[in-house]
Amino acid sequence: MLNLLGEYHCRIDAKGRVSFPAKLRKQLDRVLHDGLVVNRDIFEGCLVIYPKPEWDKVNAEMSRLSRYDRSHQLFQRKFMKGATLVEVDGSGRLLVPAALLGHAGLEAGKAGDCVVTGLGEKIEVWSKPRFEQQVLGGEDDFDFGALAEKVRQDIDPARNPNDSSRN
Amino acid sequence: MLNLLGEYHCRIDAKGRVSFPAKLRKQLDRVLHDGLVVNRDIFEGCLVIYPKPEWDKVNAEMSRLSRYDRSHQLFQRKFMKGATLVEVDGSGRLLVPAALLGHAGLEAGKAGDCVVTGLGEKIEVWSKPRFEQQVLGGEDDFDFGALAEKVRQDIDPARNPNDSSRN
DNA sequence: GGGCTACGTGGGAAATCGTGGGAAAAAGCG
DNA sequence: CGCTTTTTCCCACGATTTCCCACGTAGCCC
Repeated sequence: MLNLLGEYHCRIDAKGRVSFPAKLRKQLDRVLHDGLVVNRDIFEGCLVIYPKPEWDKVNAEMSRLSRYDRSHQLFQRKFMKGATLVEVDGSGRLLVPAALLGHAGLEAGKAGDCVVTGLGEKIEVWSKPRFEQQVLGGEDDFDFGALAEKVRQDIDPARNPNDSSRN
Repeated sequence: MLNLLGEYHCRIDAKGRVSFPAKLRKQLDRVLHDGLVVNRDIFEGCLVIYPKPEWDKVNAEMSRLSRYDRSHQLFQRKFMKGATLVEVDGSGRLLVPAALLGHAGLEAGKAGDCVVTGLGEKIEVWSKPRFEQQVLGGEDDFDFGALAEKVRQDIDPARNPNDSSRN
């Protein structure tokens, strides 16, 4: 299983190329030649990068959706829209489509600073100011303890399987 | 398995020709010479493009409908009306029938901007304004979490097979 | 501490892509 | 049957993209 780690900050140049940290490249080693899939994050104003094999899992789940169910189609569209296969160029950079840059608060055609973080099976890309505000900042009024408790219950194996009594 | 990806902004010219992005053409590579089937989306004001092999699957599903059930016939008629086999021309453009353009909010005989997105096994074509409103916009009041949960239950392998008690 | 390797950054040239227009063929009409 | 209109096909130019090379810097090893 992939276990991507680390927080790197790097630059996007005027052509929309993200210098992809060499240390992340090394972690990806085996899967990098298959390419990466970049997409907008569903909840936050940042980008998500999946190694292709990881995205294939997502795609396999999507293919089980019904063509004739409106909510399924809506879900698929909201989730997959904009997802793009990208490859690292000869100098180890990713060319991120201009349409996606906007979602991360990065102006296309203008160089800027960004933060790239490994998160297990995926990678997130933030604009530097947003990362500092939304991820690093706001820690004071944010009840991390309560969130942790909720998540703990959600992923507890003793409670989860076939448990549809929730909601 | 087909895994169409990417979001592309392109133009329809005055003749109703959609410039089909080269990157999508490359992804279709193997199936492009069989042609594509354009159709109205069932639920939304956009167009759907299926590679011919994918359309064949749709067709197979349709053939399971009953000839003697009026609602089945009605559904089939609604769904399939307007579906058209199209091919890309020498400069990589699709000639979309004028009757279908209207359904996507694109005026025939007038140039306009549109968005073409790969969605796994199919491709959607939106007019630019509609795409921004319906697909990109409305993220704030849109409860993606709830939708995801519903869909998750629908396709949950532990619940799904032969389970017709839902709905 | 010095040299070397590797990484990040920028820019430029070549190939490719998109767009428009026009000519030829087909279809429709008088 | 010939003329007009529509459609289809093809070519060419401008813009964009992609690939590649070269330089400055930083980190690492000896």
